Amino acid sequence: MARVPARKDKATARLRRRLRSASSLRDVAQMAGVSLPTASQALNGRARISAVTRKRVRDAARRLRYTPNAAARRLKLGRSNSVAIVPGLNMTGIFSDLFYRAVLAGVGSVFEEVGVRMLIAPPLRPASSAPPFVEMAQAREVDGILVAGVVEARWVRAALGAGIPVVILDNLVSGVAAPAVVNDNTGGAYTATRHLLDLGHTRIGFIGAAVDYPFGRETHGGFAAALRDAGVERDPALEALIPVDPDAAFRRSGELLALADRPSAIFAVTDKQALGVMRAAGAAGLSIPSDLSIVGMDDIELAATTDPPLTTVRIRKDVMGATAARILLRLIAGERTARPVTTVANELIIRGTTGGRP
Amino acid sequence: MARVPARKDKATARLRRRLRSASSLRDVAQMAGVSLPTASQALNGRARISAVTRKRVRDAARRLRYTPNAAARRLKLGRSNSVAIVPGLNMTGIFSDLFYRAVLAGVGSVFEEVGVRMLIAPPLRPASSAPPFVEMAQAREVDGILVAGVVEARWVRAALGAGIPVVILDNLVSGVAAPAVVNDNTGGAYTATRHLLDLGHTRIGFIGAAVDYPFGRETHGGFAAALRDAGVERDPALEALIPVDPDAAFRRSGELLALADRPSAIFAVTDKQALGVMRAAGAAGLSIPSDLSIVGMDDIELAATTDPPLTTVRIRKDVMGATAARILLRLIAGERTARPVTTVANELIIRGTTGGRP
DNA sequence: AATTCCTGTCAAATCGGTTTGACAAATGTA
DNA sequence: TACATTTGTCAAACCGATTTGACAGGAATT
Repeated sequence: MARVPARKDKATARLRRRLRSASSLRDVAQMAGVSLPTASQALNGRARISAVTRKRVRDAARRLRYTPNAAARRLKLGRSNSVAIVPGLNMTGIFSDLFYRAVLAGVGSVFEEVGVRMLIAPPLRPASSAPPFVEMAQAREVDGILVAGVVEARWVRAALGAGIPVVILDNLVSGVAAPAVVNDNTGGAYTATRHLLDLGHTRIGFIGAAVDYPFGRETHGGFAAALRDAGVERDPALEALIPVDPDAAFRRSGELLALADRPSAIFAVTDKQALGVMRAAGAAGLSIPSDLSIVGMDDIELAATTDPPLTTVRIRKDVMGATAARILLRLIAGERTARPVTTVANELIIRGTTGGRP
Repeated sequence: MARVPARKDKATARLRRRLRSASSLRDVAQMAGVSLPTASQALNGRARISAVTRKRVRDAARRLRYTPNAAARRLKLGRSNSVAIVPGLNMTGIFSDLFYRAVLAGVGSVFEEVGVRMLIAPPLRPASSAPPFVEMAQAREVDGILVAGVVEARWVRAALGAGIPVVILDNLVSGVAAPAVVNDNTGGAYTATRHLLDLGHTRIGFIGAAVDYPFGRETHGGFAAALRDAGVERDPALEALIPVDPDAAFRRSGELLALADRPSAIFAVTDKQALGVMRAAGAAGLSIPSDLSIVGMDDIELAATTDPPLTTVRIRKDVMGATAARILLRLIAGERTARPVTTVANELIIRGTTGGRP
């Protein structure tokens, strides 16, 4: 008697579930006339199940449109089969463009291939309390975390402390055991500058970024190294370290072009800045590339359709993203041999804005 | 005796977990000296728990850095507290720009506020087998699904059949019980055209999209309606229905501008096309807006920084996204009163490319 | 015929929580 | 003092899977 209400509850629960039309493994087992574990093993192929039973179970599963409940499987298996993608502190508002492409192209393709889900974590904000991705780690909501951009070391440590691996994309965080994947900014700037030098330019303007953070420092370093290696002396008057936006680049490069001994070529460390430089050249009545050569860096979509199309150093965001994703997968699988920093090389895309010295 | 091995297993399992440094509710209860359900209720506040016990449990939880296991909670509660974001068939490769902004700004802000996770589903591809989001629905991996763009009705039906609500963003799918949120393309085109008419233009060129899909039809309809309402006769020679890309717009608008009685204004249904029109104007030696007024539609980031800055009809993608997210949340909460289609109004942004008739 | 070895299936335990209902202790009422 | 109420805690059931180990029954071996 005591079991009757329980039975009844169970029955009504089942009915309710059927109405919501989600079939559980129990339903499959029942339809196939076997027990629940047998059904499980028949579908997963872990034990000695006879061919006829297996077929019966598979047919029942198909007929009921059975799909294993994700939460139940995760709980039992201890893995969530998903990773968090975290936009770093430097990501403007929502995801910045670089990140967007890297993540959704490169990262996405790798994770999709192996069936790992990607959770978009809320973008980081400077805050004293732990960002959501730390909680995700502690709740074992994800198996791994991919942070793109700037992130505080203590939060990375908190996530690692929960036993969840972290990979950092497009940034370096010192003092944490999280591998990083970065662009070779130094090499890219070197390549761009070298290209201009090879064309015969010696007065080369530099539209760079503030050197108080890595990107600015590295690109400036690459630029300087290329000049040094070529035996060309640097002229501080031709170097502008300014905010990364087209308007600032427009104004500042306009000043460079107004100099008595103006540069015959300009390297801008971002394509956005290069667009500003192109506008400044137009405003100064200079034609590209015959009067002024311009090289950008990034290879944004627009670069191919400017007039003339922009010569630039392509940052291979998809490769960066895919590399980071693969490293994270290896860490999740238990490997502990990841290199601390992986640098992705750039690619010079020669289009129409560069030519021989006038 | 029979229980001894079980006890031992339990103990080693606990030890292993502690080594991986994830503490469960059982650990918290033990440290607080209460039973497991008491600990649960103390933390969730569902039952009459004395203040001292509650404090003891809370302290223990804090000391152990306890975070409830996400999978366990989901399994028990039957909700995953997460939604899938699905890039539709028309999303180019990865997410197209419109979608990207709408989703990550508007959609994201709403879901973040209520603590709902966003899963990025793999982009849809034409295929005979069910796309991943259907499986997610059947596995109850998500509580709701937000599809952005084109999607086959049968897959939407499959997801709905699993009892998971679906909202469609930026597209209309007939014959399914999924609410849609779309831009008011007709009204936007009307507004843009009306703006030009108000400035005194009567020969207005139309750079539109193919009318065999909704966006093209609707924008053309809005354009035509504005002319009709103003009593201006349409001239088929001034209307170009072409692919949505800057180069096609450049070429085609160049032809319009070469006509003997060329238009004094052009409405391009996308900003990308408007950029092409601006280039064509420059190539034809026409100055903007004195010789030619131009209106675009979308308000892409670049629109504010062209020379002169582009007058355009802003598609409020963030509002679209937020609206879709809120509708989905209501459906998840069990409400069944959603309007089939929600249209989001546009906003005319008057910048520098429009002026009175020359 | 007795013994050993497979084979195929299933009962029970487990993952980590939440929730219901029972029960004991403390308090209030008659 | 006897009884009704309230209060605080916990045992047990449950969510939906996976996995271990036990147990029949049939085949192979001695």
